[in-house]
Amino acid sequence: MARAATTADVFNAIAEPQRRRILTLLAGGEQSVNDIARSLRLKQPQASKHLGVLKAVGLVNVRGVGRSRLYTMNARKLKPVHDWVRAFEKLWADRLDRLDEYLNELQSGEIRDEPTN
Amino acid sequence: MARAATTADVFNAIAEPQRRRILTLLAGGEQSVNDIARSLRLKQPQASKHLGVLKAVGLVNVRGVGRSRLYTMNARKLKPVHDWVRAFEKLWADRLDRLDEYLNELQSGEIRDEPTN
DNA sequence: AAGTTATATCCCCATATCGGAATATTTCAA
DNA sequence: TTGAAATATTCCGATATGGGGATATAACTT
Repeated sequence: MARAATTADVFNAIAEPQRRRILTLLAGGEQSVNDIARSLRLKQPQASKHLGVLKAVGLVNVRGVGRSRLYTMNARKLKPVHDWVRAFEKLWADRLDRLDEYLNELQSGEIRDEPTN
Repeated sequence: MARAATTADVFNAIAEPQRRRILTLLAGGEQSVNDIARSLRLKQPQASKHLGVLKAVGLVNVRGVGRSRLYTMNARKLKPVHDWVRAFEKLWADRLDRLDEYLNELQSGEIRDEPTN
């Protein structure tokens, strides 16, 4: 088997940085393909393709108006991701775990000045 | 350019279902490769490979004990994902948006009995 | 030293990617 | 009808994937 298609699920769809940028932009409201492409400095075909992937997994909805296609975000589809990640939140929330992680990183010698993220 | 490497960042690393299963398992505590492989019914090499990816993005830490290698989760690395997704939470949290989404789906004719997720 | 257990690594391969570039399609305008 | 504007689609190519299978490496045991 090869890597799962980007359209396989939301997790794969949002693995792409450009697509995350598109979603962030759309969170601000409906946008046409050209608007998106210009805002994010993407070429029109790439914008269309990324939107196609997002549409395939249901993260966006389209509405045709004249010759424009207006895309809207369907944020709800991110809920599974939110739920999955949130389950781990407690593991980094308290101080004991931060100390623990700090020690781990110290030990693996990967302490630089990078954000802990 | 091709698709970004799975080791490019956490978003790509967790796009793989098996790797998410591994993380979920590790959230319960330290586990050896064999334990993980057996628990998740993976073959040892695949388990090692997936752990390699998770290690590469810092989602897990390793500790060698005898001939075993014990993996621990480093949940903190999920924070960027959590933060990114959480920013959209308000978009699906209130009822108005649910109604809006419902209408959108109705209009695109994709209403079946699938979970809204 | 020889055998065994626990992991990691290597090779193979079918598959999908993402960007670029060109072109097709749809819709409005003159 | 002809042209232009807005999108979508197609073909290309380099690249990494993930599972299978075999094997290498490391560490403990007797």
